[in-house]
Amino acid sequence: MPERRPRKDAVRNREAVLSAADALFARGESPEDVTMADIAAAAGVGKGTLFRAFGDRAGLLRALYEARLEPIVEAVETGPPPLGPATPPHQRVPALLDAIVCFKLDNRRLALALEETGSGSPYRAEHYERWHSLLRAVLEQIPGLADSDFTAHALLAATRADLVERLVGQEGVPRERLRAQLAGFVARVVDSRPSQGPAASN
Amino acid sequence: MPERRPRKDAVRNREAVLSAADALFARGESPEDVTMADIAAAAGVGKGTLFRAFGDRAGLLRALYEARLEPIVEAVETGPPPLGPATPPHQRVPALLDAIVCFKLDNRRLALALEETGSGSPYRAEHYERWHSLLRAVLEQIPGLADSDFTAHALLAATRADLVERLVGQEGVPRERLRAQLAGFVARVVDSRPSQGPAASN
DNA sequence: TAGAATACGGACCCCGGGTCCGTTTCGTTT
DNA sequence: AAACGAAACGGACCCGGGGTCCGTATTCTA
Repeated sequence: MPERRPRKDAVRNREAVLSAADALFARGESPEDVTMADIAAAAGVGKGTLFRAFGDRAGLLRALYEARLEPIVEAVETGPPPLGPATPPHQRVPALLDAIVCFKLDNRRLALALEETGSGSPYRAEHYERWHSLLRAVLEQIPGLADSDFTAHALLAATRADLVERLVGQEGVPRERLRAQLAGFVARVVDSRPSQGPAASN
Repeated sequence: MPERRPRKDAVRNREAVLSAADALFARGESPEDVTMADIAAAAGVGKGTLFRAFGDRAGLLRALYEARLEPIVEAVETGPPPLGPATPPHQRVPALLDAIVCFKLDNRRLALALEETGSGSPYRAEHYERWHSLLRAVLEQIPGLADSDFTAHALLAATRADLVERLVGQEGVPRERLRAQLAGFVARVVDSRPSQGPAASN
């Protein structure tokens, strides 16, 4: 019985921190000047508590992110089409990317904060692996599509938080337009036939 | 004449700092633990000097980056095909992206450091604007390609430093293979014909 | 209800970016 | 060549934020 369930105040505080952080990130401003101390204060909790519960800044961000992501993950893994596993590949790929970009639109600050924090890139985050391997697997089932591994990376790169932030936050591209553009891009990648054009030979 | 040319020791030191930083970043290790103090020490210079010359960390990185980038910029702006302005669009696009990815391959650490430092994303860096607007302009000349603005962003996203770093540094993808994969991806985007698939209507 | 186990919290440490200013070097002027 | 003002030097210093430590408070167990 090495499993000892946590104390009640521990879970209460954990909850408090999570929602406080959530609120702070949502409240405009760039994520890098939401400090750990701020979060602790907003949650009515000491810094020690905060770090014990989440390890470090990245850990907290990750926890927040995963929590928000959960419904989508579920929809993808066990839900109905067009996100669920029963969807035919050439339809599921755009659906997946649309879901991802919508998620980033709804959680801009948070996603941004996560991609900025610790190790900078999202490529260390565990959830990236999941998206990538899933997308890769689905792409693989589309005939005539080589390099599904790289293609998955490249498509995911088009949904990166800072790009979304730039387009929506700074250039003022409306949400639906961004979705449409991404959809168009994905379609060009996925639906393209070899074409007779001068194919790259090396 | 408000233009007063700088003193001799100033330029000498600037040079020293630049090459010291260059060396330090080249010397393996992740860029975030090359500190400003390290660079100053390696250049045999005080921190004050370093900050006076470049403003801040981002400024130094940018200066290094621009210096390295210069030959490529020139090749693009005034050089012969396939990079120069005389190249037909559907050939120039892959050439541009190949040049960019090669550059990032040759300057992995530096590019990484730049994209990580200050404001995180490359989207604040001035050179990104240049690449993007150029690529956008070239894409615009390709018939049947809508959303050239977004497409330019998405293609550039596929060459981002941290992605390159991951593929080459961690997954061990060889240089030529990465180039080929990128070329393939670009070709799918650029050479694709509308296809009969369900086009996005909004 | 006593005692051990666990969590709390904020003072504290560390480290890195950035600043300040007394000192030094440069270049110009007579 | 000497001297003087301007510009640059450099390292001690400041500041802010992430992360730690440990005496104290709370919760669980017997």
